[in-house]
Amino acid sequence: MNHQEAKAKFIQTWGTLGSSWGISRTMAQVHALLLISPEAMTTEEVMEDLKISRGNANMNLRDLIDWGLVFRELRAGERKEYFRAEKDIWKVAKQIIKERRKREIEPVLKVLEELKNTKGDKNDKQHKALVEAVSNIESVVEKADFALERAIKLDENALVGALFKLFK
Amino acid sequence: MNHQEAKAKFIQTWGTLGSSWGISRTMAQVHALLLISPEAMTTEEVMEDLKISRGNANMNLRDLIDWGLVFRELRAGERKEYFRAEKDIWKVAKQIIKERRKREIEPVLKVLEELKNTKGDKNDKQHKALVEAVSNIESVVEKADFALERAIKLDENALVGALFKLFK
DNA sequence: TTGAACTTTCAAAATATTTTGAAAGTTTTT
DNA sequence: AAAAACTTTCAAAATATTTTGAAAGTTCAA
Repeated sequence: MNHQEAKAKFIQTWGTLGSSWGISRTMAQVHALLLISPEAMTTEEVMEDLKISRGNANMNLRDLIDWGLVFRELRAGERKEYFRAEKDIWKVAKQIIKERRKREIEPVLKVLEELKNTKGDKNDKQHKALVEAVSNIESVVEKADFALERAIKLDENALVGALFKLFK
Repeated sequence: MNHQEAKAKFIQTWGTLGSSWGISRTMAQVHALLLISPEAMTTEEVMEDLKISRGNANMNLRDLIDWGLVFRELRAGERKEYFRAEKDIWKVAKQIIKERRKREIEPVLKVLEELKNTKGDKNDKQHKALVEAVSNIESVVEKADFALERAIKLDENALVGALFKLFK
């Protein structure tokens, strides 16, 4: 497998993964392309490389910026914009989780809170089951938040430890 | 908000959440319906409740069984099947993660492993960047696996602790 | 062996999502 | 002020996904 093939495979694999997780295939592909690009790329280059239209390239780059995964770069004396992806995958993962929590989980939590407070007959099995499910979901979200916090702290501590070693 | 409204809202919220995470809206809705149903339900009841066709109900129930989230229940003297969802949301979450890892992450890891081993010019910036990205992704997956393990152990310890208290 | 009571399948139809490309918008240079 | 060099928008077209429903399949009782 030469570089071109490997690159194509990486991009298409990332696209499939994104698409199975509810992210537009093309957005994931643009992200993949930028992740493995040593230099910032222009809209033109992204279009060319992925064979997509200008509108499509533009929208997806914009979305990636909104997701905090890609940054706009301007160069002195040039009018066109360059795009560079955050390369630290751990940062990328944290950012994706943060955004998805904000966009997709938090609105659900708001609804769940409302549902928990609906006045229902305490003898109504159906309603008891619903309130029970809602509370359980909330507690699992808390567990997940906690686990994520722990993972982040663990990582930070590992970093501090590594730095400390360097100077001891 | 009465029970019917709360139920409808729960189902539609769960459907939207599923759909934004790459799970078919209807499968998520069927799951939601069963999650809050104190009794096991028949295909007929699911069709009725969600206003979906027999084919659709059948396929989604089947998929939920494949995902390990719903169980088939047979009753003596009855020919039709009943479906009951796993109600322990923490178990549900673990099961979903396990399945998604198997179905969607593992195939990607296999590809990444291939990509890492492609012989590329070590002086080729492009190829170096690709291999770098691939290695980084692999290491983040490892971190995530580890974090999940830790979260599961933490939960198990909490359980043991609670039991212990009961008997001390 | 037939028929009743179910479940499963899948091609066609319906629906939802994504993509295109050209027009409109913006900013800078001449 | 006009033109050049870009970016953005969005309605229509293309594509992908989901849903339907009727036919086929299965299982069991009579």
